[in-house]
Amino acid sequence: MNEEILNEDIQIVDEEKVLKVKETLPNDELIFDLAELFKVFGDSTRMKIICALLEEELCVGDIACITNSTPSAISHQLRVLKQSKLVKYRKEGKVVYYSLDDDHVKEIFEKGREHIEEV
Amino acid sequence: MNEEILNEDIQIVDEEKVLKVKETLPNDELIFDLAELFKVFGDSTRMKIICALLEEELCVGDIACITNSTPSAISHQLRVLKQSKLVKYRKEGKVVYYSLDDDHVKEIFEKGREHIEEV
DNA sequence: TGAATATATGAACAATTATTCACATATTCA
DNA sequence: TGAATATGTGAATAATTGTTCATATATTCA
Repeated sequence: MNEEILNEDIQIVDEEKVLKVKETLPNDELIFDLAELFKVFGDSTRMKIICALLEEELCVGDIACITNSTPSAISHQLRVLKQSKLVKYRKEGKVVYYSLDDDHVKEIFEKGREHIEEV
Repeated sequence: MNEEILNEDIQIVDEEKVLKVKETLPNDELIFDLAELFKVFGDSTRMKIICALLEEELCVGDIACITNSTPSAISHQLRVLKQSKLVKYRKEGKVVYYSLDDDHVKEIFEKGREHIEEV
């Protein structure tokens, strides 16, 4: 039974601990999704967009101006943020306004800042 | 004065809003550091390591076993986690035990999970 | 309708990065 | 001391990804 769970090629120091942790580990899909989510936060341009949207609902062009980027680059990044359900948008004529989708973004941002500022 | 702050090449929709957000934006260094921090969470292997260490202090070999990876790959990734002050370690003979450095890791992890599971 | 403007998008390029492999270092113990 | 074991590390490779550029789409308004 343990042969199926444990990797035979590696010397295990504490087999009991290893089996216990293997059992309590979240499934691969959740781990993958979590990594994908944090990857979205892991880019300076997107982080800047998030910071800006923490203050105000903003349109693509104004975000580009604020972040010293181009509307095209921002549009690409907003798509990534949209796909992760971190931002939502509303259309008003030619202009598309983006805003943060829920409070998790702010909470994750704040926890990150706490860690940075504590070190 | 506004000429220095605003990017002239982009049409601004709401100048007042743009200037206000530009002023309240965190400085580039903090934004960069935050992105670098979340980048560390943005990899499946590192996320698995973090999940494992949420349960138990573990040595390199056992982490490799748990994550179906090699000690070398894990060692490389632990270096990244160490540099971000997310894990700490203690040496016991040949064996090096790693554990999470502070509660921020767990908090960031939990906030991420909340977001995933709400969608 | 047609010009002007805001945003979106596909392809290409450059840069970053995770893993592998070989090997180095450190520690134990016979 | 020397073999065995655990971990660390540098270089190379493969894969991922952010930005740019050209262009497409959508909307307004004269």
